[in-house]
Amino acid sequence: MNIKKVSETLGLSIDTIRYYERVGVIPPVKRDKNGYRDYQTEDLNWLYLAKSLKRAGLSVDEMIEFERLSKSADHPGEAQKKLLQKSLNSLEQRIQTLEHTKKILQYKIAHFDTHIGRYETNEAHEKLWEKHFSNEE
Amino acid sequence: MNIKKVSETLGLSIDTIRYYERVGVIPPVKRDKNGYRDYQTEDLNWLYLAKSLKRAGLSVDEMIEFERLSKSADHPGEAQKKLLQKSLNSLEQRIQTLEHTKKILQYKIAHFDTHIGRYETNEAHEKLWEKHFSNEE
DNA sequence: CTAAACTCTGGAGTTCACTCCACAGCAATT
DNA sequence: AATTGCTGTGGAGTGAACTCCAGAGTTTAG
Repeated sequence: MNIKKVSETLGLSIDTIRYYERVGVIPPVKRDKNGYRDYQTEDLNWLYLAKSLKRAGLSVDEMIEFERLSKSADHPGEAQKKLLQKSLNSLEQRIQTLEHTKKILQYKIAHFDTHIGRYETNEAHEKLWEKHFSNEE
Repeated sequence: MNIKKVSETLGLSIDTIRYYERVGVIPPVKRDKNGYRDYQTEDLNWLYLAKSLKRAGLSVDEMIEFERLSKSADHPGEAQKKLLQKSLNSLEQRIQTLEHTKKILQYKIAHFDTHIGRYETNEAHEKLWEKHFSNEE
């Protein structure tokens, strides 16, 4: 599969796909006789995983580390599995944070009167503040 | 309240707080006789809201737009409420995406054997792909 | 057979959201 | 009184993650 098709299929820009290969987020892709990239199913899996990991909040550097682990001689699977598990944990944490943020927005929408910044200081609001202060990130 | 205290209380850096005021994410803050910022409860509310909106996925530009709306003459509350509602909607969408990503990670962790990239093409995996392709962002 | 459309590379440029800096005034501490 | 520490400003610098570009080869449509 050529890069244009991959781009359309996965919703990643051509530049991003090449960039990911260049920096090592995904392994090198097979080339045809002219040096054009020819993507295999495995490459699509890598790209799809990269997209998922990115959405999960991993940085490009972390994704590179993940790819690097797949090449390490000893227990490659284990190290990666750990990294995936770690990613999963922080993803769950992120979802929790967003759920909290959702509550705050719902509260703001419910208690909104003509002027922003003038929020009543009632019990529910206090609770949100409290929760906020105990909730470092 | 001085800026240092605000920074510690809200967990935003002093530079970020000043930056938010500079670009208009929050309205101008009252100054004392020396030109030092003196934060009122309302300012803290603004900053807290900014932090929440940011977590909800709004860009700085969108937050500036939100602040600007609070100054508009006609129906300021309505326009803002709409923006908050829009933010809430896309936040919910984002949470859904993350839940989906979570499923993918869980799947990867469960079906991981020694080498990355060699995923079995079984039914569950197919489903994830399917869902992926129908799930543009 | 030409033109348009696609591919390659290395490197430069862009955007976002800060973050840092230099210099200066005011405040608190020893 | 001097040192330390906080505050201010305008503007420059940073890091992440792309994104764009020039120049050159290749493939496809008319």
